[in-house]
Amino acid sequence: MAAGSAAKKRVPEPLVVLEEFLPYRLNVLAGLTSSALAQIYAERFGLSIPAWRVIVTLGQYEHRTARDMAPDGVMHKSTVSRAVSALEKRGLVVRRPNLDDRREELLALTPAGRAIYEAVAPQALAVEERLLSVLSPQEQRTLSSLIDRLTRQARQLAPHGSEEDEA
Amino acid sequence: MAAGSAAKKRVPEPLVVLEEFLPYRLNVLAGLTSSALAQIYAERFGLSIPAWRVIVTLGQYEHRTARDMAPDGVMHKSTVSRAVSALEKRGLVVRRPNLDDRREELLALTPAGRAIYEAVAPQALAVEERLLSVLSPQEQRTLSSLIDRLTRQARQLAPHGSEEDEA
DNA sequence: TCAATCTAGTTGCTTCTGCAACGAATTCCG
DNA sequence: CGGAATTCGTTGCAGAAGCAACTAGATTGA
Repeated sequence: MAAGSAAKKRVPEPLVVLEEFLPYRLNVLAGLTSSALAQIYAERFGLSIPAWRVIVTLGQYEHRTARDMAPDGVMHKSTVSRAVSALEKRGLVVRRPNLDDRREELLALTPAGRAIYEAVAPQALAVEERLLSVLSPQEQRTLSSLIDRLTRQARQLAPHGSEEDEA
Repeated sequence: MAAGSAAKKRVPEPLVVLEEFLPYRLNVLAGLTSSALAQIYAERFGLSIPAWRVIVTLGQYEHRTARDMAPDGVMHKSTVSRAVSALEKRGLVVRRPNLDDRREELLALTPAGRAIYEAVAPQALAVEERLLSVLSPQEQRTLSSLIDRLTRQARQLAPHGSEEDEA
């Protein structure tokens, strides 16, 4: 056999072909895009992915509680908690206790935090755009719709926080 | 409920809307499907995701080296190494030194490993099928093609193993 | 031939993640 | 009112992941 290819013999009828298995392919794609972005967050701004998500959420919503960022099943609440602590320590985020409900805290960007947001956001969008540049606008809309529908379905299959679906 | 919505005021013109940001949405979707699957791997068979990938790869290719599983930029080689060690300890995988190149080792499933493979694979496929059941066959093909193209593009944007781009 | 370079795989270290237990505040309901 | 149950957020702990340094083997080329 050709050198090095000795191990490539394919089994007669594999049950699963990994390269065609949707969850695997989604993970690969998500991982690649994440690491392309993380490079920007991390190298140039010292932000982890959770920190970026907190920043961009606050850039979008003025203020929100930590809980608002978790329950999508996306980030664990402890992850949010630590990201917020780190951002507060760096002076990028402030917490203000909510006097109406003193369990929760309202979060907001400081001017320094907003400055970083305004520096990172365009670069993140640029990466997204380069990624999407291989698709036509029509295909982008299609993709968006497919992702939405799959996400809804996946949410039903995953067991996470959906303990109380209404029927 | 309306209670607790005090913090939802939207900023006039957010630069990035997280819920529309493709990398974010891909991560959410991939995370949800992963955790739906991980539940099967872990609870019923004690397999981590890397372990599952090793198993399914060996179910597909008879034998391969550890290196064959890493360089896609998917799993780090240390991750593969540890997954293989664990599987070997459990008697699911055997290593045999390659006499032609004694740096590498040929991996293969043991009968016990194959039994697990044959038990897990159909369940994994069933999850995939339930996930895809919200799409028509035509849409599934479209999705597949879009993922492929995005993945190729993402590979170019991400810096991972491409240390030797030709200029 | 032999030194420099490269590749396969392992392992120590550090960081991150998720879980589970917890404290504090609130809500529900008898 | 007052005790159970619930919710927000934090933190200790344990397992997992990535990086980098390393060993061992192979390859290249002078």
